[in-house]
Amino acid sequence: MCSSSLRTILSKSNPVSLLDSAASLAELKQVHAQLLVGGLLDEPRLLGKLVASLALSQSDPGALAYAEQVLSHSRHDPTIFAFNSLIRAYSKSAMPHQGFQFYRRILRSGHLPPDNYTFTFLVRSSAQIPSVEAGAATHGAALRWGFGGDAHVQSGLIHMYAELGMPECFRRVYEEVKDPDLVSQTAMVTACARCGEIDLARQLFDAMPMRDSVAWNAMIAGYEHLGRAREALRLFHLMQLEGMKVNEATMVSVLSACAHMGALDQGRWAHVYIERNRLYMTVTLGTSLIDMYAKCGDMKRAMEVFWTMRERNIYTWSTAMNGLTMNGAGESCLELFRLMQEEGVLPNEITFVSVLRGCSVAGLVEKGCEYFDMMISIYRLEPWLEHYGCMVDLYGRAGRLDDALGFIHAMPIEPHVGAWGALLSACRIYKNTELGEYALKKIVELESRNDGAYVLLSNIYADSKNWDGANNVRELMKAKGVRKEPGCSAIEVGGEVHEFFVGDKSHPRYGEIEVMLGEMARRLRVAGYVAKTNQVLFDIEEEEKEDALCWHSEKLAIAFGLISLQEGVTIRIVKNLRVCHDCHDATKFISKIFNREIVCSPLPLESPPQEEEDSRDANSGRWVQCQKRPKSPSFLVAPLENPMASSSPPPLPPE
DNA sequence: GTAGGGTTAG
Repeated sequence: MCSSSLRTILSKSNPVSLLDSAASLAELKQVHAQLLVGGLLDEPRLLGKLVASLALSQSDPGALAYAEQVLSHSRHDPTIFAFNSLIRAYSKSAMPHQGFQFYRRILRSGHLPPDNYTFTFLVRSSAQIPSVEAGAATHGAALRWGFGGDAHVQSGLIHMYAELGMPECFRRVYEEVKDPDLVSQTAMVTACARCGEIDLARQLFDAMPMRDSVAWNAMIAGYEHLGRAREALRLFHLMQLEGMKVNEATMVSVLSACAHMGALDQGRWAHVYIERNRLYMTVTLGTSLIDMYAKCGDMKRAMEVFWTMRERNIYTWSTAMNGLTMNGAGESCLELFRLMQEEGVLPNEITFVSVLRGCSVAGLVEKGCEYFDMMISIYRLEPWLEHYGCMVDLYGRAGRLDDALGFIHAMPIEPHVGAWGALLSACRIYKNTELGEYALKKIVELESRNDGAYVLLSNIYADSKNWDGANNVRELMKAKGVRKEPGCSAIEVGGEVHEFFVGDKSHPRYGEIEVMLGEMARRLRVAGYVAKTNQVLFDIEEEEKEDALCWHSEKLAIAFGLISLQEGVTIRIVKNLRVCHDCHDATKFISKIFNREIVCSPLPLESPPQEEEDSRDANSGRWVQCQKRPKSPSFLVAPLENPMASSSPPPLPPE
């Protein structure tokens, strides 16, 4: 067939629609070949369209590189549209900086001025990197080329400066916006929230003459990111009252808020809401669901969601793996990692944090070492401080304190508080006072006001009944003005989260709670439970110690759960500090005695671990301390004994 | 023919 007749056929079949309908890289390559043979690539518009179709094709990661080749080999100068398409594609990719080489080529061409689109995409790239140098250069160039007043460029700049943590800069940009509209106002709400100015963000939000779903989502997410989960949920409620359309992004923030509060009922409600409103179950939304269930201690449901998802990305796998380790199921986490590898999903640094923690939780030291090596040599990932902390924890928990210390000394980077904290934590478990003192010294050098570290060391002294040592630590804390974070347990009842602090009598139903506490103590005694009082920090009478243990925040929350939740409903507690040994054991007993499933929900295992060491009475000066973390994998304190326990209560509306 | 604001894991 001569090329002229092919050209006729191609022109008749409309090359643009051919490009639009090509779904895969292979099909795009075919169209490319046809255009080439037909001589149609001499047409700048068609060349641009081909480059754009390839660059923005999501089907194949190689398509973008192919787009670049097409552009490089073209006999004619590409249009600005073609260049913009490449910059745009890179701005959305994992290599946003690559877009700048095309900007340089645009300038080198000498006759092709960049336009408003060019700068919009470059601004997005700078925000993605994120780089102050690139950002400032892009902003400067946009001003020089006369696009500083472009609305798209400006809102992009607001977003970019927020990413770079430069509030003065985004404020200045916003001041220069001629007529702030919905988009630039929303960008400001997000920017303020991101830089911690949440109240200012709310003022801006309240003052907006018009608000769409994106604006609402921005405000809700702003609260959520700053840990103000209750306000996020309150705003979500308001959003519904205003008849605003809720979408996937809204629900992702809502689920995140439920996860942070450990509010399983509200999380379940959100799940039902998603299904009833037929919101599209995107990978992101599914992943948020898994995270919510995992952080609320319902790992079974989390895995149900995981297995029913049609698509899973690295976030999905890492979230599930993290949930399993958080819930004490280290071996399951490693099993999931194996499946992930089988499916050809490439792990990243965050995945390996879960893998190493999984090994730590499961006590698999050698395996952990293998994974650490694998991460570097096979996956070519540079270990982060977190990974080193995990390794110290891995050795430490297994009682290999010398190896843990050796590992710290061999670290190629300066050991951080996390690494020393993991060592200190291990010293606590294995009662090594000397090494514990050394670890604390190192921690204090790095961070003089680390309350968790002081508490750990005083607990180590207490283990050996060294009251002088414990006292000294306490005096030292006083002298340095270091205050221990108080233990706080939360329980959700009737869609509302109730918080209890140590020795907290402020709850409206405290009278009933106190009665139940007495009942719990009585039945525990009858059942033969002996409180772990040998570890109590100060030398007080046995009976008093036992009494003091009753006041731990988790016990208060359990008592409240027992009086306020229907029989058969699981009692779920979320705690800020690690559950103490006595409470862990007592909870097992209580679960049996009261025939209740009790789940004490984990917080992510942190390095250094924050350990409970409660004050019975803030003024009495008598401390009751608690012991090492529960042995894995028993974070699910009680087994499912009650068949009613798995039937979920009807979903409740938030608030 | 392209564009600006909101969403996931440690």
